Amino acid sequence: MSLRHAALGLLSAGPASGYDLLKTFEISLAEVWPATQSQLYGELGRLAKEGLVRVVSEGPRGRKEYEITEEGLAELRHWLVEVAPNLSRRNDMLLRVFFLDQVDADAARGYLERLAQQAVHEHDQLRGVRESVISQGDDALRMYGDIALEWGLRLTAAQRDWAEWAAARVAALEQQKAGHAAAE
Amino acid sequence: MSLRHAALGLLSAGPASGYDLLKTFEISLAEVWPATQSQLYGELGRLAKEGLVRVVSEGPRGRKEYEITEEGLAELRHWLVEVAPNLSRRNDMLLRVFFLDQVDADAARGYLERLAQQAVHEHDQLRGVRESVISQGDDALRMYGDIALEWGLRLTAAQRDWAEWAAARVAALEQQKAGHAAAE
DNA sequence: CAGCGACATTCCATTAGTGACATGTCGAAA
DNA sequence: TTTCGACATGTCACTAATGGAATGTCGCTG
Repeated sequence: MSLRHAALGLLSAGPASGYDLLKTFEISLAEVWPATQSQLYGELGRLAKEGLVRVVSEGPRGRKEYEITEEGLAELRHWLVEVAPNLSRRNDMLLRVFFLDQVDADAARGYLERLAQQAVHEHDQLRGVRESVISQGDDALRMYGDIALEWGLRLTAAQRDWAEWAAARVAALEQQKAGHAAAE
Repeated sequence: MSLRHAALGLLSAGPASGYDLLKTFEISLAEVWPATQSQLYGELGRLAKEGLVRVVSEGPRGRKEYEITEEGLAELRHWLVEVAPNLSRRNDMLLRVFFLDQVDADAARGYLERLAQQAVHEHDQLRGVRESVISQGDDALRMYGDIALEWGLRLTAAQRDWAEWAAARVAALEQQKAGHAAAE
């Protein structure tokens, strides 16, 4: 149930409408905690009913500006440091690896090589983001964004290395088997 | 919708009952694709109805032994190499990092240090698994299990390094601020 | 042979997440 | 001035996942 905390977190930076938050979810938070409108608007309603956020003003087009309340802030801080992060570990990519013996070595190697390429691509994109962000200053405010970005960079680098290593292992086994076959 | 593929994957290694599969989900697949009984039994029923698996025998206690069919195997192979892995990117731990500026530097540092400790712990556990597995031979059959294990080892190592680095950065900023305060 | 623990399945209520549709308003540009 | 795209919210149907309860059987051990 972290969508609510994501919403609270965004509102902790200042009041915003559901529409505003949605934009942030699509842009900044898409890689970490994607959300659809239906979910977000629903959650905002619930948060308001529970008093963790409050409607501060109604703008044009029925726009409702939400503000985080003291209770909301308390809940956010509580969640941040006192609630154990549940490492939601579902990993489609890794699940496939377990069953890769169901396809031939060529296909398996292809899969792993594609993973490596994807990792390189994502890594490059993140580097691009860092370049574009590095120009505008204020170290203190940007720190946690930087730290998150660094996580992405390290993860994609590790993923690339691993996938390349794995592809090489599969290739080595392929070779070995080919050798055996030739020797018979 | 990968639960079905996880089930198919497990059944590709040989017939088993829902109960058997559940054990595997709890033990081997828990870190990659957890599943509850309600989900698994439901999915097995659906898979059977669609002809991807088949009940081969009914044992004592109403036990139903499922076997993967040709269609099931085809679907599994298709999924393995032709369907784009959706990197399910929801990450509770990283989401918190974005909002860590809502707590003081000490608490933030504490959070990151705990992450590092957890990563070390998980890394050690995985090393234990590797040690216990390394004794029984057959390189070829174990390869993909090894590759998956290696992923875990590399990921936890990277996570530890990152968390330590991040904690140090937060500490550095803390120092810097303390210096500023003293200078005033 | 009594009883218990492992085996084994089914069902249900609830929450989280997806995707699409419906509805309407405002502001700027052609 | 009309019209179009961005703004803005709400709702619905559906699937995936969680967690727990209910129900019963088999096989071993005291």
